[in-house]
Amino acid sequence: MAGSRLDPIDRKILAELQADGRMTNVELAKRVGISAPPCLRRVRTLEEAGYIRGYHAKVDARELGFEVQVFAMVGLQSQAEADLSAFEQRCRDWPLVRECHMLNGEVDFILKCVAPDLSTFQSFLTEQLTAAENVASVKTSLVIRGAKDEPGVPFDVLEQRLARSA
Amino acid sequence: MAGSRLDPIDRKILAELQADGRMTNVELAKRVGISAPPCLRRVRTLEEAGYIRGYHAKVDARELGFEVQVFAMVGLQSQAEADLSAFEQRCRDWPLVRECHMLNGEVDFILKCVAPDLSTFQSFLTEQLTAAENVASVKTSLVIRGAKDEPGVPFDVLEQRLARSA
DNA sequence: GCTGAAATCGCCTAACG
DNA sequence: CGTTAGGCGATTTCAGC
Repeated sequence: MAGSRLDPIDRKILAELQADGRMTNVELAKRVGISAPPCLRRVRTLEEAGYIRGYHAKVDARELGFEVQVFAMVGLQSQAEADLSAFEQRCRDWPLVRECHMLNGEVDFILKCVAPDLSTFQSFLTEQLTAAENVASVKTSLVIRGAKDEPGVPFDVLEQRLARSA
Repeated sequence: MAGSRLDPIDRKILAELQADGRMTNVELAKRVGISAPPCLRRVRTLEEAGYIRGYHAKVDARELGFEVQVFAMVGLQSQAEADLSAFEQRCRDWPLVRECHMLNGEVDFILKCVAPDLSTFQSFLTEQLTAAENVASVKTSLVIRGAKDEPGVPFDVLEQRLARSA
């Protein structure tokens, strides 16, 4: 299984940095039970190996003036690989689209979008997304309220799993 | 509008920390064009005002052994506020559920879930989610591949908007 | 009120055992 | 992986705009 190339200290490092990405290295070292220099070496290794894809401040979208969050389900006319890739590239170019995932089932993609207000989103929806080449159908759902928004993965589930298979 | 209580330097700070949450304060100060002490004070103020909700390392779920990502659309039997809140609380308690958003339209909630493998997710789906009180329907879609996953908000959209209204 | 400058303190990060 | 040590950043203090 992937993840077993990491020892318990590496996993603890990842869990701690997922919970607080701005923690100092000495604090991190203290928490994982080693001294600072090897801790920093591990962090660099984890970054270079791709386990850590970056560090980001989580900003409050609503407080910043992005009042609208929308999930959009998109169906395409052609599911040929070239057409799928072309649509994905468009999503990467649209700043209002924050996430784009290809799905199984009847709908082809789910998009998470954010916008300052409804009219901005509706302009994007009608003039860009629905109007884009190869787009067959778009169904949107407004987020009424957010109940949970945890970044990353549940490390405790991983630990339980590793303990069971040991 | 919210966001206009922030001056251009504050917005630049937020944008920079969203892009790189581990940037040192002196580097941040250099980028936004002020010296380090006032820059640090602004960051603390933004944190306390709730504009910054935290800092998180973005870990690679698949490389860590979480091979399965699923979006689940959940319909409830009762949409009374007490029942909505009860379901939201359940979602907060389930570690496999990373996000839970209440939606308008026919479906009540969308959940983003992550799991080490399909059987773990299916156990959760049948034994926990579908079996939970007040849950009327659950439709799940597996993520085949991810095309875009940008955290946060598009600051350039915000700046364009502010420039237009000035 | 704000910023910037200086000084102290603590952390980062090499090199070596 | 730990220890040491030198340089740099973080953070407080204080003065100036």
